Amino acid sequence: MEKIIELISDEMKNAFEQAGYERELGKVTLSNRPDLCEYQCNGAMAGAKQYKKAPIMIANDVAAKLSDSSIFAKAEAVAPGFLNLTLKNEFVGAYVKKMRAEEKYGLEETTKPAKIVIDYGGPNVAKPLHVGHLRSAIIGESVKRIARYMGHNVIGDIHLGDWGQPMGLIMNELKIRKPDLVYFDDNYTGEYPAEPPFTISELEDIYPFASKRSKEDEAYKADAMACTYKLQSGVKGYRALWNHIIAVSVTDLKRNYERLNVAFDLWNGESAVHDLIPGMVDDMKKGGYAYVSEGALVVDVKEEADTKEIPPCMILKSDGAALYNTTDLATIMMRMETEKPDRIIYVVDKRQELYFDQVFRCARKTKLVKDDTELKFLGFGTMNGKDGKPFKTREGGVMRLESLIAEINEEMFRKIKESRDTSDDEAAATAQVVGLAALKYGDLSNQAVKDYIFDIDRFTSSEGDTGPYILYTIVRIKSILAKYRESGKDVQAVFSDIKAPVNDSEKQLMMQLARYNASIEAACEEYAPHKICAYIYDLANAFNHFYHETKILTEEDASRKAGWIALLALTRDVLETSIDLLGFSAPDRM
RNA sequence: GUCCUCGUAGCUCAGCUGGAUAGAGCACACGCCUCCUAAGCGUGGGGUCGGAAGUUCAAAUCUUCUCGGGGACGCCA
Repeated sequence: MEKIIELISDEMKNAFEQAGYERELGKVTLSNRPDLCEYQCNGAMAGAKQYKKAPIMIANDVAAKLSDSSIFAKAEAVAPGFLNLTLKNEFVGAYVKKMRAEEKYGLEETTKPAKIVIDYGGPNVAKPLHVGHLRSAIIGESVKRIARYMGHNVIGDIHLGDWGQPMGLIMNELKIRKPDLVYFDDNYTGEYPAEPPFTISELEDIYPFASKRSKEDEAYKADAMACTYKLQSGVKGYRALWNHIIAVSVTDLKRNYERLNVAFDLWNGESAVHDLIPGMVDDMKKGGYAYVSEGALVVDVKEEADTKEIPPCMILKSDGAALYNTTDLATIMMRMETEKPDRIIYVVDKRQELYFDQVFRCARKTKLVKDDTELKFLGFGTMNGKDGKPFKTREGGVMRLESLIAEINEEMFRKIKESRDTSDDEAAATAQVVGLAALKYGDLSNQAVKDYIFDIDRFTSSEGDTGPYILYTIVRIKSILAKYRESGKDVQAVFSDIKAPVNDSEKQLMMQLARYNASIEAACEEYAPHKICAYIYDLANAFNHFYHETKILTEEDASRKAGWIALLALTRDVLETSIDLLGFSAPDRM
């Protein structure tokens, strides 16, 4: 359905037109002086010059046309030329009642559905997830859900790091630790075992060990590189072993991402495009795009309009080896063939902006993508500790994601036990749900591009702009609805009983609900989950204010009570749908 | 050196397609549970929006310069 701001603007534009002024001057915005009015229009001042008239005269002319408006209870012209607007209660009530009847509470899906691939997550196999992987997962997941909700066809691709030097390091070290494995026997011709010859914890132990040693030991490093080569050139045993590494690692990654309520549609890795690289490189040479510079194969990506130096995009290193640019470009090529996306969004650290700019330009220049394929870089800032520096453990190391989550859950558990008498089991289960909300809301409520400070005390607090506060509000509503049901009434029966508001806090709540479709749409267009956070925070505030002023269950007027129950149910639905778009959920009790 | 980005209350952040007294939260000081979860609600103090100039009837918002933090700048990603 049409956004409430548009209905209001249309009414105002009509008035401008009727009064003999340009229609577009009637644009209405949310009031920045809530003490004076609910919405405002500044068009009279913008039009003063054009019509050579004092703004207040224009405003008066327009206000006169609105005296019998079905939308405005009050439309007054105020010096120097503001039009201050107050909505009719009936109008607000009717709008919200209509929202209730719609599947997506008044949100209209996009009229131009696009096929979108979102590249996020980006973990490496055989390495545990750490806090550096957190933002990509959280933001990417939310952006994916929002776009999908808006009606786009969205594919989430994890883009696994599963192919380069790390694989050789692991295999080489494995060869040293378990030399008798059949995978290393070049003369072995039988079937390889189905069971992997290692566990995930062994794997996670091997990589850092091998990585460290390779930096100190040249011969060791050479052996590892030989292993990488054997893998990449398709030696059977190495391929089989590699499959085990991937399988064990992916199982573990899936478990960890699941805990974060993050899910990918595609688990492709760099390995998936390995075979495409030679052909792609050939095409770039044949097309006259790629040439040798300083020993390396590069494609120029400078453009006329550039104000800065853009170095060429490197396709092959001077030793002939592929690098990340190569796999990223080949991945674009593969996606264009298989998914045929209209848009590819990369949710990665903002420091990679220049790098991706080069890759995008190169992809465009070499015709890997169509002219109208949109390549979007969605960069995010660093998660910092309280000292403003990149987040570290107390010992100064990189914190594992599991540890971070455990720490939050512990804190949540403590808070639950403090405030309520519940069993340890229930408290632990609730702590997980609320903890995830604390973590994700803490991240998403900031603009993605900015660095932010991770503060466990602040994020887990139920005071202020936090996940737990939002969840607490939902739980309160659920509790009232549950009690209503217990009294033998049916919430569903009063589903659409919403009426015009009878007091100010109810009206405020309704007007906030009415902004739902505009908020979600803006969040989608701008890839800005933080706008949803801001919206639901305002909504939760509006509800809690209403809650304190209104005794709902003890209301004697049955019709009025039914209207409130319907309003509460709508508020709950809007809040729960919104947090689902952010990637977390609410418990029934907390 | 070049380019990008950020600088708003003691702290953490909104607002930035220009509009009336710059908003939240935390912290601080008060007040509110015979009543639907007080993990809540309300009241109060606190800011020359880093600085300067310009455009405009109107600038936190646009332009230029400047200071400060962070970042990027061909064989890492």
